[in-house]
Amino acid sequence: MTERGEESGPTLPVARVVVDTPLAHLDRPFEYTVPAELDEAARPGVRVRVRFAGKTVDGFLLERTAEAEHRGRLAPLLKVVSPEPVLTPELARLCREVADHYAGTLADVLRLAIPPRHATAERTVPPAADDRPPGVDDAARATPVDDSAWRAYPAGPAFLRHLAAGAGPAAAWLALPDAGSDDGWPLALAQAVAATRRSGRGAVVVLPDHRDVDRLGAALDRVLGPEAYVRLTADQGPQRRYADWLKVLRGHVHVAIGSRSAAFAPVRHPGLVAWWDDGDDLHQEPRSPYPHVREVLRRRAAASGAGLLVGGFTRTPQVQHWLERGWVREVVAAAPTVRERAPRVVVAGEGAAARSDPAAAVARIPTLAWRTVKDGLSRGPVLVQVPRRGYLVGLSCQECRTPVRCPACGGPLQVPAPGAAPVCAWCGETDDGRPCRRCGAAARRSTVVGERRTAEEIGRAFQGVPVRTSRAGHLVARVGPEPAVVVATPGAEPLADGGYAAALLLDGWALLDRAGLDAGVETVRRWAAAAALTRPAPEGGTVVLVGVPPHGHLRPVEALVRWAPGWFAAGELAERAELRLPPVCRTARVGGAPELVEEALAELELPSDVTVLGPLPAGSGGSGEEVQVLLRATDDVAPGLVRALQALRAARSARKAEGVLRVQLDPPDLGV
DNA sequence: AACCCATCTGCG
DNA sequence: GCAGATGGGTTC
Repeated sequence: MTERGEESGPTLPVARVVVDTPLAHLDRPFEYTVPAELDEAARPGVRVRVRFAGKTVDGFLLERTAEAEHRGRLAPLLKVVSPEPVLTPELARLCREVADHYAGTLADVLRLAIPPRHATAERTVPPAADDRPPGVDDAARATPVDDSAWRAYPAGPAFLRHLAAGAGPAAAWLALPDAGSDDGWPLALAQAVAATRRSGRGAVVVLPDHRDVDRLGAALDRVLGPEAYVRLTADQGPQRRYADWLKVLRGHVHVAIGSRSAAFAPVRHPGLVAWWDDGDDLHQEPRSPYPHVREVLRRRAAASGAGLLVGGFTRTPQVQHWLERGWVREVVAAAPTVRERAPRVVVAGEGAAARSDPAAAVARIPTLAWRTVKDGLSRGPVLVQVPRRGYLVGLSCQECRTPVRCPACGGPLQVPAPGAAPVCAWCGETDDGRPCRRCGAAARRSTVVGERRTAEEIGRAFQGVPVRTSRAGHLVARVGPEPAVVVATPGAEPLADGGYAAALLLDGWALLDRAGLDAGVETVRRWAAAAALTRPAPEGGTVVLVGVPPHGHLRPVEALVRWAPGWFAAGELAERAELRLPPVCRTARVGGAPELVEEALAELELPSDVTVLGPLPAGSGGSGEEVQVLLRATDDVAPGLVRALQALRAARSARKAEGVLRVQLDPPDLGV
């Protein structure tokens, strides 16, 4: 019993609640009365149970108000599930923005942002700490920020100083190859976090997979200690996961690292939001409304004044776009430093012999590669990167490997079935056979190249040397410094103590000829990831690129040979701007059964400048019958496109439309 | 599932 | 002319 007559502020009798419903047209707060016995517990942010449309459902209490806007009877809150205010105002705002960016609903985004409740976890974590507003104290000011991992970048130390001083600098960072060393990029990120902590603010760092989370964790253990951060990854159990999340919410821990859902971690007063390897598709959430870490964190930085740091060995066109708009500053090493740290990259088959006999460069592993492996094995482990097979067959120039683009819409051309004529993956236009836009050659090629056998051959050729293989699902995390042949698929490369003495990147065109807009970007990203595990050139580190066109100036190849990821990103962006492709414009994919897509297209009230491509049979994933349409909008009309899609979803849900219509904004791999 | 409102209907 | 039925939309 609470004491009557105790003075209390004016009580706010109305609760505004986000109801957990999948119905898009009900994506707005609903008002409930607060029964006297719940008055104390019914604080903004708590989970509640309410009666909604005849059912008892979960919801989050957004705020308390004095008066209802709803003209009509209000139902009472049934229950406050837990007094924990999990939906902070910042989180509510962030999730609303993310939902609106992707034409999704708030409830959908909240499901991604807030982990399921675990009652035991709530009891084990100490009660909320007092809120301490950030500020630089004198002790922090007196000791210099440790920026040892940033001195190789002219703009690096200043970036850390700004973080430590409480400012919000934004940087696109091209990390130097580090041979997999613990003093490489993980240490740099950890030092950026530590600098941010100097300002009394917190940090969020998102990494694509849990191997990378482990590496940053190890660096943070050294720099800040294991108590100073939590890791939020999907592989923890529900209790551990919720407990760690609560430690952040309750203000006991100010640094959260983890995979994509950690982007929403409720760190108080964030001073830095950072993520590693923007191009990794794991940063894209596979559940509706398919938000990307990049967009979540960018909004977080903008709303909180936090610094922003996106790092990687390569740079995506999206980040390049930010750079060219002046949203982020470049943090890169000077050319001499790059030459010192990067491995030597050579293209096998570029010699005169290969030129006179192109098949020699293709059919077998060239002599240069054999020599490199042999020499490498005398000094340490050698990495052999082998692309997986099974990519869609793409179409590119026979001479220079430039992907052929659709004359009508700029989409990628592909061969849909063995022996079929090439068509555009977006608009269905057939190939008009025009000469290559780069080198003018008329001939095209389309290939799927066999792979694995080559790797086995190498193993057999060096009798007595151990061969290890690593691939997704069968991962080897680390190998020792002793000679070994390490065969790995892209993304599954083990770290080698001291770095690989050499790396062989096989069957380049299996990556390059992949259909889809991102084939070139993805190729450079995967090559660079393997090359970055290799020792620097001055220590003999050599990377051999095998199975790329024997001549010509293919941009991805040049990017790797020159170790010029910034140059590559700029070129890629310029080309996309010319062809009106993302990220210079926004795209949306609407997919589903043919009649559904047809109906949606008729119903959509699109701004006048939106280009409609399709409908076409949907390439992958869907069950045979599905089609998709691509909508393309320039930046100025993109908000109209998103609103139209949101309205479409609302209308469909209001009339209880049958069937599943998949709406996805900024789909990651157009054309597949 | 329950409610609200608009419109229809059957009988005076 | 109007009580009660019917139906479609909303959901606090």
